[in-house]
Amino acid sequence: MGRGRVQMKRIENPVHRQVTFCKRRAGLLKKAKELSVLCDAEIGVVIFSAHGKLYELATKGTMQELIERYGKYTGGPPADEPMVEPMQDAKKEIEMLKQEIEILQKGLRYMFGGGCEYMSLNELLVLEKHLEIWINHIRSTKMDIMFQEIQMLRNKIEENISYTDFTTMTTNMMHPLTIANNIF
Amino acid sequence: MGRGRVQMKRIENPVHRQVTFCKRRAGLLKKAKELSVLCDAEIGVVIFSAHGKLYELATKGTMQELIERYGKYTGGPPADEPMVEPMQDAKKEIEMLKQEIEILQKGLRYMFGGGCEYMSLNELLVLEKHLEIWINHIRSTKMDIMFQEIQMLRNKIEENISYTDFTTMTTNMMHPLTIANNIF
DNA sequence: AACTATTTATAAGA
DNA sequence: TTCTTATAAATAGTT
Repeated sequence: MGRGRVQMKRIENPVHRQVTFCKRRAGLLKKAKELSVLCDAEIGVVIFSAHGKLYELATKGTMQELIERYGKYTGGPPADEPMVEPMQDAKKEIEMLKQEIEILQKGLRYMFGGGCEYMSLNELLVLEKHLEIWINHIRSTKMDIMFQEIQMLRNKIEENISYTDFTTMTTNMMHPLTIANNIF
Repeated sequence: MGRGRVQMKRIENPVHRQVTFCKRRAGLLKKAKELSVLCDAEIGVVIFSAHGKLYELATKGTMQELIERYGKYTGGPPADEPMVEPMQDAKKEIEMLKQEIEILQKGLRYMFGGGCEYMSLNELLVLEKHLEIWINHIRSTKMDIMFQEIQMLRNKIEENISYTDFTTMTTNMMHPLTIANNIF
């Protein structure tokens, strides 16, 4: 459209190129507006010139809204590099947790059903770990209770000492934890 | 450009509108490509039809890259928004799963009469015994599985032995349980 | 989808 | 840049 055919390749003459850029840019944006109005479409156009200057058009709402709509349409997570890694990590963690739940559920059935359900070696190992942690928790609770018991008994004895003259008692006292360690 | 002027307003006839949309959409995208090639510009076009269908063009790299460049140019970091939401979703799911695990663990504990925080020393001792029995049960099941595995492997080897003349093999064989006991 | 009469866009020149 | 104008392209209406 003009006085001569145009080769579909980069225009080498910079002046010529700049003029054509101005003209055709205006034409493109006009066409985009027209299409939007005539056919009730939402259109966004982004143009970066060779020198990096931005020209844009959004026919309905803002460009940001259009970009969000685009993101949703293309399937939510646009392949953003900063997102991919923590996202994959999170997905992995979710998988792990789901697997753990599976195992725990199996473990419950295993106990209720008297161990007749099949569990794989790996699942048994995970269940065993859970139980070991639990046992350790129980043992530490046991320890706390005994420690308190011992302290209480000592307090009672001290009350009695105030009546009797039994001063050597304190030197023979063991730390409660030492006593507990000797028991377990 | 056609046999009659066109009013710059929405075309009411749906068939007419659809045809025009197709033609002008193709034209717009062609113009965008041409401008990009002739003037060395990076151009993105996004078209949502009235019915919500997406048509797009990115003349260099991907639309995502263009959107990121746009985001940088306009100053704001829009790269955050598409990341934050699915990330928070994932974190929520992780929280949910962890809670579910908590519940399952509690469920396991209730089998033995409640959590150990409010249990007496005696009750804790009983619980510990139960758990030890359970762990032993699991370990023995683990053992069985490994025993079977070992037997299966031996059978495979024996099949091979029927071809070779390797009679001393059986005398050196350990009982699988012995092997297992050496492992654990 | 293909055809054409027109309109529109724009290349080159001023 | 902007205006002009010859001409190439796009496309509205038709088949």
